Amino acid sequence: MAEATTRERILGAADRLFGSHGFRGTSLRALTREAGVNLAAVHYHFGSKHELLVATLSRHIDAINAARIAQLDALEAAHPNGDIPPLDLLNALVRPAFAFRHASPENAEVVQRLSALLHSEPLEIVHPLMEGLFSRVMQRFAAALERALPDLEPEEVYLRIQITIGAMVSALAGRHPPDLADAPGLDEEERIDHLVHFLAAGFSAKPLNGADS
Amino acid sequence: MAEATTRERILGAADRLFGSHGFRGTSLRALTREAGVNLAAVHYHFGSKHELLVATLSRHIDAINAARIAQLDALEAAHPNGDIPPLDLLNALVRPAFAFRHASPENAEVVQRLSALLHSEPLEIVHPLMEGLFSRVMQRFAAALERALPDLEPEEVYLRIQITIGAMVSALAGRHPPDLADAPGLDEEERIDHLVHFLAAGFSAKPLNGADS
DNA sequence: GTCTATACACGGATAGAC
DNA sequence: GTCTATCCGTGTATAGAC
Repeated sequence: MAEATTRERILGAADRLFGSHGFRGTSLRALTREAGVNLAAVHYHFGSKHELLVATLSRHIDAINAARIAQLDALEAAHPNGDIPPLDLLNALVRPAFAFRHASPENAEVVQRLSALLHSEPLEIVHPLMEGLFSRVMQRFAAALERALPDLEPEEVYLRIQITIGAMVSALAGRHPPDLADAPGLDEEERIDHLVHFLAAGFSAKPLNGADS
Repeated sequence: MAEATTRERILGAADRLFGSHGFRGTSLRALTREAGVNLAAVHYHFGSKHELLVATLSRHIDAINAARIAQLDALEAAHPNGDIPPLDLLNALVRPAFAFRHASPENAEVVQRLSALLHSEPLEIVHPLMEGLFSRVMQRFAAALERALPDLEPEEVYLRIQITIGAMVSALAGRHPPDLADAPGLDEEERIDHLVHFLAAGFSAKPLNGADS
């Protein structure tokens, strides 16, 4: 386990420490000590602490997105005429993120901190970054959802996808509002079922048209 | 405008600089220079940079929550028997946040950075903080929604509120996913209408019951 | 009670030797 | 590619003036 390229050792330590102590709570000195490499190696291989985090997140997010695309491909193959049930599309979009989190518990927190870091940076920096990570996946799903819901204007489909993403990240991040009562009640699996159920109902709502042509 | 107590000058500068440059991007030295006060004044009045942000956010969030409570009071007064339409409850919950943002454009970004900062801190710190800021409001709305949707288990109501909050913050923060196409299309007002419409449909979905007693 | 000046320890970053 | 030494900005703490 001690044998690995310097770059990989850094990425491994980043997974562990960013996940457990957060981004701000992890100093490069502690990280490089954990990795058994020199302090300056981070800057040589990644350029900055920030870009190291981006690289860390990209690894995981790319894996999640690959699973999404795979499921979408399977759905489109199973429905050659294009009428994929919206519920199936939502499952393909939402569940890979939770599956990943469940598969690799220590890396789960890394993903959780994504939105935090991104939102704490200026929008001019964040936006192109998200673009690079997500745009291809989202455009695939947008196209599929437009076909599945032909009554909706494209703008409305886009907006509903944004709402879906927001609800999903907040569910991924854990409880957003304070614990309403103790209410454990639902385990993770049930929570996902309910989430997708809720989103499917919202997505299937009839169009809300003002004065449109 | 230059006349104000030191504490107020600091809070004003915090609104401007946290809003425009973010939390991490604002040093206490820049902030105190903008405010025209001494560096140590922040520590004296607030204890730390972190607590200064908490104070800044609390000011705004408390105002938003007061508006929510006022609207909920009005709804409950208008429906003494307790059957408030869920759509009305969602409007009372969601719209004050956007109204505030629209009223005070430069402070809008301050609120946007809330979740960012909170999520970048350890959960043990974040959780009690959110508890103090939101729990009273959320419990009021949870109770009202439980009465309005008696078919749902309380746990399911709680979960749907969490989903709602997540969708709302992401909508408040701007586009979460990359700009799907250029798609301006919808202005802010329409986006809010669509958001509430979507959430109302999700909230009114029939219960999703597994094997329950 | 308030505010100022100053000191400290730590962070990320960089230059340059090897 | 790797490492050492160093720089400068940062949040924080404190001693003491008003």
